Amino acid sequence: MAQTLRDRVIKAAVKYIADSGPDGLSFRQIAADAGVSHQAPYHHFGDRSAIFTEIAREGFQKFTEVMSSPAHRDEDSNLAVRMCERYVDFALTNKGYFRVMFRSDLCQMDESPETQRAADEAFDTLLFAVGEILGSSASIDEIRVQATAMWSVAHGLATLLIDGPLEHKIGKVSDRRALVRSVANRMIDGITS
Amino acid sequence: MAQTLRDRVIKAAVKYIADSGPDGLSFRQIAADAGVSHQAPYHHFGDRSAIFTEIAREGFQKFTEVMSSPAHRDEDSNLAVRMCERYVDFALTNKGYFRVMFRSDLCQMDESPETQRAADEAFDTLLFAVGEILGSSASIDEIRVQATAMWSVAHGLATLLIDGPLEHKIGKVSDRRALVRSVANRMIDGITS
DNA sequence: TCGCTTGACTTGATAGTGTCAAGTCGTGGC
DNA sequence: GCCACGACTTGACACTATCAAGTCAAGCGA
Repeated sequence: MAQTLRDRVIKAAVKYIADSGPDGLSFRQIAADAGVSHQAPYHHFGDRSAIFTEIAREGFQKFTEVMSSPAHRDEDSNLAVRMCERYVDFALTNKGYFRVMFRSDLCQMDESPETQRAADEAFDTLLFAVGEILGSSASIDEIRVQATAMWSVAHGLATLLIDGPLEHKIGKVSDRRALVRSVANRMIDGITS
Repeated sequence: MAQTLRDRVIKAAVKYIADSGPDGLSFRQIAADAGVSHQAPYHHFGDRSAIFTEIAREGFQKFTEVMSSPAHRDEDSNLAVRMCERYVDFALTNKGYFRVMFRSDLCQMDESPETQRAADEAFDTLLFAVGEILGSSASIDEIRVQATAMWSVAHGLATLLIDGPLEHKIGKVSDRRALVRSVANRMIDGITS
């Protein structure tokens, strides 16, 4: 069935960002590719930054879905490790979204309550998961610090793998997933002990 | 004494990136601010991406200096924690460099062996420090995984603080440095145990 | 001193960009 | 039949990077 122009524009933008990053993204090019006039996309998104804000919103929504979906019981690894793995997996399979979600210079959260809410929800999902891992004895502050710690590990790994020199450095590590798991394991030992 | 135009251009670019990110950076604006023609900067940097590559090179060089400088003996915290603190400190006080260093889409490492070498040196500094922390019994592979883990934590924290929503989320945490330390501590417990 | 190169620029032109402002055009409701 | 409205188009503007061709002073060998 027919996709709306709005959907097509977003899809093309996400694809471009995944391939080449957000910097060189051209509205005019996307419009031309879609076979519409250069101004058509602006009817759906007020200006350039609005599309990034919308992509971020969708990204956080997807992210929340992925992170809060129930785990398979037969997975053997620890819950926290699985969270890290999912985070990195999400980032790598959704580069186009991920590259935008955490760029406050690109998308103006303060002008989009929806995106702000989606981001809040994503963080709450993390908080909730960490709370479950730590158990009921942990204080709110404790949970917050631990969530930040977990978030940092996963986020650092993801960004270094996507845009950083990590892949170049550890090129010899044949199995990327194994690296993520071993790094996460080491971290989590520290967190949950 | 008189700074060269090249130096002035880099300085202006780094300042701009620190304030507003790399995206909107305009060579023409920088040239105008420096009181030279719009084409003058291109005499020193072949094209737009070349200046980013050069900024990254200087950034990695500064980074290596900071990370490899001898620690004050009177610092009470653990060596690994101090490394994390330095990393985040470096990122926050050198936003203009940091925002570019880990953006493989901006600076073309493959066309600049100097930048590549500076990045390699930076990573080697990390490897060396982790090797020292772990002691002589650790295998190379072990060190590599631990270094990646430490790098991820520090890098994740730094990027989340600079461009991400972390500041907004944990706004209530009054002392940022304390947060870094407590997060790092938790991590490091896992690493070195 | 003459001629020549070379580095550090300037000037001019071109294609591509986001964005403002004004159209057009078909569909739905009254 | 009319009108409003959403979804576009057309045209213009200022701004951008980049190519190509100048200028112009400093340095240098003959």
